[in-house]
Amino acid sequence: MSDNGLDAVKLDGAGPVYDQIRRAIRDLVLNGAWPPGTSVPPEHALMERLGASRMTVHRALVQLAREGLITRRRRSGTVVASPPASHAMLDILSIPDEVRRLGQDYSFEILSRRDGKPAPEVAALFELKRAAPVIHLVTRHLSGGQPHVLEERVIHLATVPGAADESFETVPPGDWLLQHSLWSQAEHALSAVAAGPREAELLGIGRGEPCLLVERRTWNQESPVTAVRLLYPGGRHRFVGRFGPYGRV
Amino acid sequence: MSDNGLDAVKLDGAGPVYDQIRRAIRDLVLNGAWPPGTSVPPEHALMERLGASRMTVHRALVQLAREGLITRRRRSGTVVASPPASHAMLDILSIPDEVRRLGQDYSFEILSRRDGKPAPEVAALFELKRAAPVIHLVTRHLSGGQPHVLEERVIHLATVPGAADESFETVPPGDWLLQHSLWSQAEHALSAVAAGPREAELLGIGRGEPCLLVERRTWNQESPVTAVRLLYPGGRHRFVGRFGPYGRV
DNA sequence: AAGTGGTCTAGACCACTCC
DNA sequence: GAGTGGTCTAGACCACTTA
Repeated sequence: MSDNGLDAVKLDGAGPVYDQIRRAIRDLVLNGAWPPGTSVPPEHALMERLGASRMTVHRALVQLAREGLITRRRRSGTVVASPPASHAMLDILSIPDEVRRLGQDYSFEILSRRDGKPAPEVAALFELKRAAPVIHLVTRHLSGGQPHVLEERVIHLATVPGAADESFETVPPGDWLLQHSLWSQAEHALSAVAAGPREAELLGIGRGEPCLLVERRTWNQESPVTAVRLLYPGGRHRFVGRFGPYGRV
Repeated sequence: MSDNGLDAVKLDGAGPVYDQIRRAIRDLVLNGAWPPGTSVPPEHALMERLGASRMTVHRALVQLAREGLITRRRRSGTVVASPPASHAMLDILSIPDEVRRLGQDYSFEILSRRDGKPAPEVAALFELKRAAPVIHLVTRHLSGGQPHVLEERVIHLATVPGAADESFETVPPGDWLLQHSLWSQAEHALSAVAAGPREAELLGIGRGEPCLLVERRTWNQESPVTAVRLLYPGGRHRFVGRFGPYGRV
C-alpha cells in the first residue's frame, strides 16, 4: 500500500530534524488530514521513510504526545487523539457538560436566529467586518429548569458553511460546532457587567444585577470560526483554577 | 570544592533515571536549596557524578527548562530561573506591574491592619481555621490617582513569620510576599459581585455596580501562605487569555 | 510470539558565546 | 580557543500488550 498515510509526512528542511517531523505530523492532525483515531505510522516506518534515527523520530512523537495531539501505547501503537472537551479554568466548551457536571438536568432553547449579513449592532458587538455572512443566534441554557446562562453567538459561514443547514434544535450550537468544525486558537475575555432589562428577564434576576460575561472567539488557521458571549448570573457562578508558579500543576 | 551543589543531587532509584534526575533537581529548586540565579552543574559533571550518559542527563535538563525552572545557554551554562511574575490569564501577581503595564502611575495605601487571631467574619470570609494567627490587611491600589482595585488579604504567620516585622508602607503586601516567601500552588476563583456601600465608596463607583472578584489562595507544600480577595470595578477590567484546543499556545 | 514504544549508552559533530 | 549545550546516530535491552 502506498496510501497508508506515510507518504503524507513531508519535511521542510527548516530547523532540527525532530522538529520538522513534529511539525509535519502536527499539521496533518490540525488540518484534519489525520482525524482523531487515525493510526500514526510506527517509529521504524517513519525512520525508514525519513532517513532519521529512531531516537530522532521518537523525540518528535514524544513531544506530540506531551502536547496531547497523539496517544501512544506499546504494542498497539500511536493514534491521533481526540481534542479534550475541557482542559483548564475557562475551557469547558460544552454547556451541557458544564451543567451535568453540577448534577443538574440540562435543556436549552433557541430564542432567535438570523442568517446573512449581520446587523450593524451585532457586527459592532463582535467586532465583525460587516461584509461576511454569519448566523446570529441567541440561546438560553437551563439547569434543572432554571436559567443557567444566556448565549449570543455568531458563526462564520465562510469557515463553517455546513452550519447553514443545521437547525440547532437538538444540539446547542456550541456543541454542534465542536463536532462539525476544527479550531486551532481561541481567545477568552472575562468581565463583570450589569444585567440589562431583557437579559435580567431572561435570566430571572433583577435589572442591574452583576453578571459574569465570558467572551470567546475561535479561529482555525486565521479563519474566524465563531464568537460567543456567555452571560452568567453573578454570584451563582465561579471559575476556579489551580496552578504553581511555573505553570499548571 | 565539595560543596559546589553537585553533592546535593541525589537519586531515589524510583522510575526512569532521567526522571529521577529531573525530580532531584526540581526539588532542590522548589524547596529553596538552589535559589534563582544558582548555577546548575554542567551536563558532563552530572554525568560523572550520577553515572548516567549525557543524553539521559540532557533529557532531564531539557524537561526542566521546558517547565521553566531553569534556563540554559551555550557556553554560559544552566542557571535556576526566577519564577515568572506572570504567565497566564489571571497570573499577574504584582498589582504595581499590572498598573504600569497599562501605562499608569501606581500608588497604594494600607487602609487597615490587624495582627493575631482573625475576627470570626474574617475567618469565615477566607475559610480559615480560627486558631491560626494571621495578618489581616485591607489595601487600596491606585492607578493614575484613581482607584484601581481593593485588596483584602490574610497572611499566615506560621508560614511567613517575617511578615510580622514588615510595615508594608513602601512595598504592597502581595509584592513583599513574592520576594520573601515561596509558594508551590495557587487556587483562583473568579466571580461577579455587586459592590457594597463601603466598597463602592472606596472604588469611586455606585452602590451595587458589578465588580469582578478574584479570590486567590496560595500554599507552599501544604502550608497556607496567603489568601487574597481582589475587587475590581466592573467594566473597566477584562482578563484575557489565548490558547488552542490542546492547551496554551 | 511478535510488534510496539520506553529507555539508555557511547560517541560524534556542530553552534554559540565568553574569554 | 575552549567550554557549554543542541542535535543526531546506531545499536541495545527492556516492558508492555495484543494476537
